Amino acid sequence: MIDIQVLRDNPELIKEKSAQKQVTVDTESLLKLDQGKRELQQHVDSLRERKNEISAQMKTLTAEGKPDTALIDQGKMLKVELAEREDLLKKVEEELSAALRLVPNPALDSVPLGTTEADNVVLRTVGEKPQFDFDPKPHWDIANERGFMDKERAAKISGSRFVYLKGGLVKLQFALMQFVIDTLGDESVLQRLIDDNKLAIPAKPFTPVIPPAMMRTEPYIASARLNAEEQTYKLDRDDLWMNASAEHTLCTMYWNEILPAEELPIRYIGYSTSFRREAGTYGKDTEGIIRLHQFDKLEMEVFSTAKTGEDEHKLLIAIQEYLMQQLGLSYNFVQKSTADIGKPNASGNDIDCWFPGQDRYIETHTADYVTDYQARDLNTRTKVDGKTEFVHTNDATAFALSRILAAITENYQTSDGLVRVPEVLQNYMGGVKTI
RNA sequence: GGAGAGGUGUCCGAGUGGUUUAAGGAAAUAGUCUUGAAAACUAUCGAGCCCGCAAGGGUUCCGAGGGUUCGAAUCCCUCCCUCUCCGCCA
Repeated sequence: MIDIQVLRDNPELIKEKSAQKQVTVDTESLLKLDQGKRELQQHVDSLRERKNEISAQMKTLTAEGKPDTALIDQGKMLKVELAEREDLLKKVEEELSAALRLVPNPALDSVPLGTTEADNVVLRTVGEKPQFDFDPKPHWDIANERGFMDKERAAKISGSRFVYLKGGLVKLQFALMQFVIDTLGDESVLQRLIDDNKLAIPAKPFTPVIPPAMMRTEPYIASARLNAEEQTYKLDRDDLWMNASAEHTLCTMYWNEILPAEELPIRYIGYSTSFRREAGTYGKDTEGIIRLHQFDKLEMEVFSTAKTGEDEHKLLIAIQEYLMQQLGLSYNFVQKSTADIGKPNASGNDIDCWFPGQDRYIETHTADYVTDYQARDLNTRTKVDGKTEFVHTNDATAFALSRILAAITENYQTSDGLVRVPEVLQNYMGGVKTI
């Protein structure tokens, strides 16, 4: 949620910044709603003040043994009026916060303007595309031949976009997970990345977390990540949603809490199975394991002060690129435009990995800098020099495991239909060099 | 799922209808004392919202939401969570 104070001080800015994201914000009616709410609140406060006065008088009179029936009648009338005004205030408050939630987080000035995904900017291309002396296959051909995936039976049991993942790819996934957890727990690696990027933040390691995979409606809405119509599964009997990313149950972790400043930054590497309905994507990426209803993901989440939020964002990006380079995968590093960063994010980057078997780049990573937009609604705060302020949140993919498995399969395939294991993962695979 | 006990501020904890303006203690911060520290003493010490240039004032919050009452942390209802026992279960 945006800061209402910014809207009051500079409605034109909000209007303009929202337009950059193709969102039309009626600031006039928002401000009118806000004004009405404040007047109503003053009225309610003064009625409550009167209520407290009557109550205090009544107490004295009762103690003296001479209750005043006129005063009681006054209290009764006041009660009716107060109830009416309080109901109205509640309605107006709900209306205002619902309207405020529709206002997107203003993009940082460094974010390029755009109207479609096509306006994203490739900032750099890193790594060499592998060369083959044969026609590289898409990962599903290799995986099917090697018995690494079974989508037919998964469709029979669970429907489309599910998979039984088997054998070598499963072992590779566990190796990837170990590799990531070890890397993000290694302060010397973090320190090097911090120095290389000239960041003013500590090399505090990431704590691995397995968060809940379901969450209640209230925190999910506050997280600004609930995509109820298209993406998120709901368990109606229990008021629970299946999380669509570990990030969703991680960013909500300190809902309604004040974090001691000395505990910041808090860095987590979360592992969770992620569930997505993928409504509206019928016919897209139907083959292989690029787009599934269920996939496992390692996601980084950082809580920091406002001061270091942007540096944390840069660190997460540096980690993403380091991980990709360690795997020897070629990628485009993309600065997303205002059209594509998403409503809650102030800035965002993607990594699009090269998939030689499909002769195209596919998005495998995202890094989002959310500033205080999530924290305001989640009410996650910290104290800086005695002042309470909202924390800044950052989230970024470490590895979306199924997509990286697919990428490794395509990039590391051999002419005899095997898949070589990237060097950094071999130790986690008991020294095995191919699967 | 059944039976019972609970949920109060950073923490512990008192409070069963009206000076609760949430006691008391601990922790924390500052000061006094001290060569320094500890101890002791003194002071400060929750979070919102609204009005105000400010000083300050008003108001809300005792798990959440309703209700009763002139007045609710306190009484009633629903829900959530925690603990104990039973049942089921990886």
